[in-house]
Amino acid sequence: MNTSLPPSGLSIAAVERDTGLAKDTLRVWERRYGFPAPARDSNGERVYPADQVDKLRLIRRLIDQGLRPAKLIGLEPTALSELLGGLGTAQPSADPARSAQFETILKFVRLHLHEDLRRSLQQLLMKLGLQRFVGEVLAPLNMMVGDAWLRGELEVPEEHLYTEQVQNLLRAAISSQAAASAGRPRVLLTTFPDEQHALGLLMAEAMMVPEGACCISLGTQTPLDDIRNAARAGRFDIVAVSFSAAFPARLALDGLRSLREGLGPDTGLWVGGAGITGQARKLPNVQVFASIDELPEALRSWREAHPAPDRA
Amino acid sequence: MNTSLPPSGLSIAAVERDTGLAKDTLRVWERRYGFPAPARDSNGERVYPADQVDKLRLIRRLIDQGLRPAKLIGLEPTALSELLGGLGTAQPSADPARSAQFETILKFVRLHLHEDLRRSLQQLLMKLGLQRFVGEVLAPLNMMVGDAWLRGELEVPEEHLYTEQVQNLLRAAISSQAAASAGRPRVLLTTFPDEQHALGLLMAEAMMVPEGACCISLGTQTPLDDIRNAARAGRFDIVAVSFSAAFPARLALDGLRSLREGLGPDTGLWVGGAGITGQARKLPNVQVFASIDELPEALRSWREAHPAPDRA
DNA sequence: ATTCATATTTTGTCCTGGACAAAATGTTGA
DNA sequence: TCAACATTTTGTCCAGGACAAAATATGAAT
Repeated sequence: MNTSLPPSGLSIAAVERDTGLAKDTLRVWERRYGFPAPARDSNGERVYPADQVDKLRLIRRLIDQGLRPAKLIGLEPTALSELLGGLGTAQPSADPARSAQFETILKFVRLHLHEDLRRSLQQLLMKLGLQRFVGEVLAPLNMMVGDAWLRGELEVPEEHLYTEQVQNLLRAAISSQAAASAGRPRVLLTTFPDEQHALGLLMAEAMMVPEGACCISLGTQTPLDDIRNAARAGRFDIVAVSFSAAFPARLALDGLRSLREGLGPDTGLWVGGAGITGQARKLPNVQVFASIDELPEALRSWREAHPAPDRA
Repeated sequence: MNTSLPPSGLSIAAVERDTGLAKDTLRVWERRYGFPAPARDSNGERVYPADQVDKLRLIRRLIDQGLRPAKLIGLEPTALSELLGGLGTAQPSADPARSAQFETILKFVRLHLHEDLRRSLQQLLMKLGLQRFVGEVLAPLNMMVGDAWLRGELEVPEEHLYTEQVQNLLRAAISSQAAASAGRPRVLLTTFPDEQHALGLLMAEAMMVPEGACCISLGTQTPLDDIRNAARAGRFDIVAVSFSAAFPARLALDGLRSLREGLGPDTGLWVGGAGITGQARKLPNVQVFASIDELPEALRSWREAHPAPDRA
C-alpha cells in the first residue's frame, strides 16, 4: 500500500517544510557535523531518507527546548527520544479526579473521537464557567498536549483536531458574552509574524471579555508596524501579544522593545505564553504574565489606576 | 515619529517574509534583470529600500494572478498598480440595495469599526439564515475584500479584522447547529500545507452542517499523508479541501491526484476555492466546485447515491 | 481552425564553499 | 553573585554556476 516508486526520500525543500530547519542550516550541518547525510539523485540534489528526517525532527524539538545542535547531532534517535521524554514539564494536577479527566480527554484526542472530545470540553465549560475553564482546564491541557506532541505521541491531525475543537468552543463562548462596545479597557490582541498559534490569544480574550473589557483580536501574524498603527488609530488602552514555546525568545524581545517604543506611554503592553515567561526583567514597561490566571486581577488593577472619565 | 536610525531598509530575510519571494529568487532577479537593486551595508549584505519592497509586493501579486516576471520588472510602480486595478474580478451584485450594503460593510472594515462590522454581519446572518448568508453575503464579500487587498486598498490589520469577525460569527453559528454525531455523510475538512486561509473551510462547513452532515475540520495545513491517514482511520465518506487564489495550481493538482489515489475509491474528494476552479477536467474522480452554493445540492445527490444502511 | 507534439525561452530552485556576526559559553576578577 | 571579556558555536548571507520544470512559441496533422 505504498505510494509509488520514486519518492524514497524528501527534497531539501520538503525537509525544510517538515522540520522547520532552513535549507542553509541543513547544508551547513552536513558540512560541519556530517549529519544529515542525504543521498543524491541523478541530478546531484539531496534526497533525505525518512529516518534522517525523523531524527532531524527530534533534534529540532530539542533545540527549541534550549539544547544545542553540537550536543545532539551525534546522539542516537533513541537517546534523543529519552531526552525529549525527560523534558515534559506538566506536573500532574493536584486534584486526582481532574487529572484522570484530563487523561480521558487526551485519549479522545489520540483516538480522533471528536464528538466525545467536544462533549467533555463542553461539559467542563458549562460546569466551571468560561474563566475557570480556561485557567483550570485549557491551560494544563495545553501543556499536556504540548508535551505529548514534543515526545511524538501525537501527530499533526490529532493536534489540529484538539486546536479546532477548543477554538470552536472558545469563539462561541466569547461571542455569546461579547461586552458592550463601550467596555473598558480597549484591548488589541494579536501575535507577531511567524507565530501561528491562535489559542493563546483566544484564551486571553476569554479571560478578559467576562471582565467587561472590549477585546479586538487581529488573529495571528500581524507585522510590527501594523500592530503599532492599529493600536494608535484605534486608541487602544492595551496591546496584548502571545508567544508559543517555539517562538525564538530573541525575536520576541527585540520586537517587544521596538513595539514598546512605538506605542505611546499611555498604552499598556501585556504579553504572555511559554515563549516569553521568565524574560520579564529584560522588558521594562512591559507586563509579562507567567500564567493566564493573572489576567482578571491585572484588569482590575488597570481599572483602579485608570478611573473611567466622567462620561462623554 | 520614525522608528530609529539604522533600519532605513530591510534585510533579504525580511523582504522574503514581507513579499513571499524566496531569497534565491530575489538574488537571481537582481542578477538577471537588475531589479531589485538593494544597497549594501558595511558587511556587504543587501539592504532593500522601502520603495523597492513596495514594488516587489506589487509584482508578487501580479505574478500570483498569472503574469510573468520579465514583463513586470521593467514597469513603473504606477503602471503596476494600473494592471492590478484592471484585474478586479468581482462584478457588482445584481441587487443594488445589497450592493450598497456591501460597500457599507467594506467601509467598516477600512475604518476598523469592528463593532459596526460585527453588528451588520450578525444582522444579515439572522435575516438570511446560515446557508444563504454564506452564499449571498460572504462569498461576494470575500471577493470584494480580496480585490481591495490586491490593489492595496486594504492593509494587513483590516484584512485580519474582517477574517476574525467572520470566523467568530461562523464558528458560533456552526456550533449552535452541530448535527448529531450520527450525521451523514461524514466529511473531513482541511487545507494543504502552505495554505493558511481558513475561511473557505468554515464556509463549506457552514453550508454542510445545516444539511445534517457530520463535519470534522482539521483546520489549515495538514500534510498530505496525514489527510489520507485521518480519512481512512475515521472512515470518512468525503474529504473536502479548499484552495485560496494564491495557492499554486500546480501544487494543488499534484497533491490532489496523489490524495485521490491514496483514498479508497469509496471516499469522495470534494474541492473548491479560487485556486482550483476551472481545473475540473484535469482531475478525474474529484468533484470540483465552482461555487460554494453547489454544496447543499451535492450533498443531496450524495445521499441519493448512498442510501443509509439499515441501521447498526 | 483546433488539437497535438516538439523546440525554445523563461524562471525558480539547487549546488559549493567561503565568510562573518550574533548568541552561547567559558573565564576571570570584583 | 555579578560584570566584563575571550572563545566557540551557530545560523545566515554571499557569489555565480547549473539545471529541470513551466510557460510559450512553432510547426504538423487532423
